[in-house]
Amino acid sequence: MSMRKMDPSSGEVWIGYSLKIAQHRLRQRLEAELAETGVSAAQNAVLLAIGNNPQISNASLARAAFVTPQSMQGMLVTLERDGFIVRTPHPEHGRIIMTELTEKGRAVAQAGTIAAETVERQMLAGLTSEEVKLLGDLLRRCADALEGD
Amino acid sequence: MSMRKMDPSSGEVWIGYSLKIAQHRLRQRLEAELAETGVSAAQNAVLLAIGNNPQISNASLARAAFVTPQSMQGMLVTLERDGFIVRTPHPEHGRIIMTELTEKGRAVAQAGTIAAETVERQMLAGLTSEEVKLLGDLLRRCADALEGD
DNA sequence: CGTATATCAGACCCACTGAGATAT
DNA sequence: CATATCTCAGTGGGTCTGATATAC
Repeated sequence: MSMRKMDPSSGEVWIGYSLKIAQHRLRQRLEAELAETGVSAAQNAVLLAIGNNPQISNASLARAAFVTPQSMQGMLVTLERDGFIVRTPHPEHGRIIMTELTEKGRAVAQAGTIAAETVERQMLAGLTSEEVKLLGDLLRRCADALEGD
Repeated sequence: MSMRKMDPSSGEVWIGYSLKIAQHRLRQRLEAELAETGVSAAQNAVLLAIGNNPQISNASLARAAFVTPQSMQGMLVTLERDGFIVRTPHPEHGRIIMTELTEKGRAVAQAGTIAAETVERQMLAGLTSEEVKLLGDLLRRCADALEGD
């Protein structure tokens, strides 16, 4: 049974669909690459963010990822349970919990960086460096245009 | 507590991150727009696909969305439970189940089309039509480059 | 027999809302 | 008091793997 494509409109372009598919495939490829490490693509992103921002709080991580603190909390609980991070209370600032990578977490983050680079390189293989730059610029402008919730 | 950004690398561009954020915000905006209809962004995409491909099978829908038949099956069960679609066995082709929109499903799909167009228009508001075309082209080339699983 | 389809069962991730406790 | 943080509890969507039954 053939179909015209998932694209809901016949004539229009529907960037949103292309965006969804590109991101969907990128995630699938990255998860395949990360299979050995035992972390998902989303977990890997959080580990990399923590690696680059030691002692970051849950609330800050949530803001950076544009999700609720509760959602990020769930991810951190899992990552701590599995030994990728440790969370210690801030010595002077009562409520804040500082998150840091364990040795295991650092190793996975390093592998995850390589995996992310590998997949990204594959995705961009057919583009010139000018086009890559342009794509990044366009995507950021799109995201900015949607900022106002 | 400030942070340098979720972007894991300092120097590089990391298109994957921009891609994720743009798609994430697009979905959030669309779900806000769809709130009245009672369907999620993903469910809306499936309804639009069915509307444009009447009597489509579960397997075909799954292929179009690049997910497993089991994943799509779960979505169809929910959509049928909620009265958006009906599924009837193919009269001559034993195993195949034909999926179609109900009246309710058609109404939601219509509203969903408008919602998707609204959000897409907002996202692309700051781009020229040339840039929109270019963005679509670049995204499709990125998706194609990731095809080989 | 081999391929395609549908479906059930189980698991997990990840996002949300709501509510509450604590610290500045 | 107001604001920010962390946390618990519940819900639901969406994806996967594995196994099974049926049809072509």
